Amino acid sequence: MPALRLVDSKTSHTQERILDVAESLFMERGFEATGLRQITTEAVVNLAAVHYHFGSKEELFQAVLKRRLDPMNQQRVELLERLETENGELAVKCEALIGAMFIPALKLARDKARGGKNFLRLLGRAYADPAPFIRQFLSREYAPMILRFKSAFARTLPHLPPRELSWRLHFLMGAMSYTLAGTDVLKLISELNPVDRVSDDLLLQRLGPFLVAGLQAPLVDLVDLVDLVNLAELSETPRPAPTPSSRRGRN
Amino acid sequence: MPALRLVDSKTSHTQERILDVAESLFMERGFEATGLRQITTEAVVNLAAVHYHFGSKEELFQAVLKRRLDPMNQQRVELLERLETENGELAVKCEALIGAMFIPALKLARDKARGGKNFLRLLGRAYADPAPFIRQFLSREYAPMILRFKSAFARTLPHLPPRELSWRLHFLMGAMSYTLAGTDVLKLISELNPVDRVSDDLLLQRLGPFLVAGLQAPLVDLVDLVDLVNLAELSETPRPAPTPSSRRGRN
DNA sequence: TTGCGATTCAAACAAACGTTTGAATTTCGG
DNA sequence: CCGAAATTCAAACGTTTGTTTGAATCGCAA
Repeated sequence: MPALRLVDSKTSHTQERILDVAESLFMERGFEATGLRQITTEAVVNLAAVHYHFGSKEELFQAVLKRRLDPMNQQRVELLERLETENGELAVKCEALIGAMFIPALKLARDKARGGKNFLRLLGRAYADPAPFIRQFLSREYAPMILRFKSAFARTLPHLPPRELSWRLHFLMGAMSYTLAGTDVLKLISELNPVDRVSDDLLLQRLGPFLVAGLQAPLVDLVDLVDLVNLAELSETPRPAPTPSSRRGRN
Repeated sequence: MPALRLVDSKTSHTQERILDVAESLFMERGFEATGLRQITTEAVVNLAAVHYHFGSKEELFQAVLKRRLDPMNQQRVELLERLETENGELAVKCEALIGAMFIPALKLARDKARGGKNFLRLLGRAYADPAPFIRQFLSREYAPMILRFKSAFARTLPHLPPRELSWRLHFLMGAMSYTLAGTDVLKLISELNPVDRVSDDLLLQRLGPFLVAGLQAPLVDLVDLVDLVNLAELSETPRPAPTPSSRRGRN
């Protein structure tokens, strides 16, 4: 039967099915723990299709990330540029810069149709992954956008030394990633009085002030903490007996 | 030759060798990517020893984490209790509370003899891991200490609603974990002007003010951001042609 | 020294892994 | 409608995975 032209779509429908299922499974189980056979089976696609379309498992993983990351970071710098042209000579305020970074990620998280909130969790996992090919990929993917924002922050926080600004942006990325990734450390903090599934805009209204205040924090202080370090130095508890025995034996 | 009594130590030296090597390899490659054979070979130990002493690969992983986490969290609450008795009726200040959480982790990171800085990176990776056995383990391991600190923070920040406090502690944990884990997002932020390998105490002096300011941030504001959201809503770029073809073909 | 539990050992288990191959099939311009 | 390119397919490749087994060896009390 040679008939059956124009089934339903034009380009290789297979690629998208693979990407969708791969994204979903990578989210749930992680990169190493997800087998190609699980992906191809669930996508109703031949096993070899992955290597045909993407080349390898690693390249598939990169394609999965790239599909969502590229538009997100592109939106971020678009927002930033719009803010800058609107403000003319004036430096864009901290709150707005944070919003420009946060909102595109939020929109991605909101898109329940594809990936939804869990994609950012996959991203958070990728951040902490030691695999060189992941680190290099993320570095390549994020560098332009981050450098762009860094100079914008430097303009609106001129009193901060560049190195201090680097650190604070690091802290900012940490808090933001953790929030977006939604690793259930949150559930850990308030396991008994569980946090309501807050709306995304409300989430930004909580995170925003926290980050703005952190970025604008005074420079020095914290000298009292040296005492605390020494305090901790002295504690050095006399080993509460870690019970090296009492382990499983089979007989 | 039955001789050779008292080789060097008493209890099963094997367990420790396994734990040490496992920790090192789990740090470098992650849980899934590390094989038991790599561990046992590098530790000069029989393959079956892992199952004999620990039961399974998963239980070994938990033992690796537990060995460092238990003392760290114990130190944290010890410091907290010392601070509280010192202050009597007075609530312990934010800076001191943050220090009490940060310093034991710092001391762990400083211990280059065993694990060193990279252990916290393994921990950060575990935070983002979706594997149920890891999530349950971390929850079990952290819950008491976190609840303890939460009530301490609530005492020194009485104006914060409990729910708001939960969120801010979440942000705090995010920034702190990211910093301690040292995932090279840091290198990402300042790839050209690389951050000097800062001393640990100096690191705390940078993170501390950031977090204190964040925790004490005013409550509302950020209403201007609603405009930004709408701004982003309108952008919705008309697809810059993702070039679905131009992919590898073998012939 | 005898004997018994704790530990170590070499070997094998089935299952799953990522990747490759070469032939069948579909697609579509000329 | 033909033929070349693009795509799909079933099958097998050689490794590696975590785990199990049963015998050999060790450490030490009786």
